[in-house]
Amino acid sequence: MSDEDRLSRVFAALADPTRRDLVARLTEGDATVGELAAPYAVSLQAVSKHLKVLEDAGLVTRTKDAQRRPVHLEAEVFDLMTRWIERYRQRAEERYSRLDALLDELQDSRAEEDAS
Amino acid sequence: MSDEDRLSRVFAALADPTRRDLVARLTEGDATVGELAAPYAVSLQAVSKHLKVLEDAGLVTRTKDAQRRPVHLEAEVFDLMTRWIERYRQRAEERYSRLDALLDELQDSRAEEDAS
DNA sequence: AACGTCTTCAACCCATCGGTTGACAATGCT
DNA sequence: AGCATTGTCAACCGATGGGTTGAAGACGTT
Repeated sequence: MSDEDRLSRVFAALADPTRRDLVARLTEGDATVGELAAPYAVSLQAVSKHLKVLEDAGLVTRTKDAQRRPVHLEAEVFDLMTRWIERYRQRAEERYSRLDALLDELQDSRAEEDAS
Repeated sequence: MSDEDRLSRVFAALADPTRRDLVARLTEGDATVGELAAPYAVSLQAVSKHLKVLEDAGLVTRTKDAQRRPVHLEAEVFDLMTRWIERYRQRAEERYSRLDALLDELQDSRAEEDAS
């Protein structure tokens, strides 16, 4: 799967508040589907689906422990997002500083004109 | 609008490859709808819709210049995402380091047993 | 006033999403 | 073997999302 593809899935996965909440809770430690589902009003199946989305995005892995399926957060995927965000944030900020520099120059040359 | 809400919109906005591409291009500088739409196979109206989604997410602002609507990237919203990501990445990493420490301890105590 | 340019609005289509319920698969416990 | 526990699969439903086309709005130009 391409990075583009992965990025789409990761962003889409985190667009849902319930899934963001699941990720948040998983930073506290691994948990089973039942444990994760308990706090929510929705059915267990719905949570199971959410977990599948997170898994397909690579944010989470599910192992086997008898009937249980402990869910584990894969923090590395965050890096992909961070890299994307930082790349464009940087570009944008560079552009602004160039703009600032330009405005400064403009102001300087005007000050010179005023002085002359 | 709550941060939760804003986060959902931002993540959802960036889940689409076309919209990510638009953001990327806007780091090069402001552009009109027509300019932004030109490279894509889709209709201008479709791009206009994408821009509305980006605007509602706060990633972009649109000003007025006669018939044109120059689009401008608002880099600050990236911070909201970065904060969210970093918060949970940190938590996850802290947990891993605690786990590592625990495993180290375990290994040490075993080594002691082996030695005795 | 009439026309061309740039953009949005509105209605529609189809695919996807988040949710439901019901059935079933897999495993532990007696 | 039989039952309870844990979780997934499948089919369905209403809402949303990305796309289309056609019309209209908002300007500058002549």
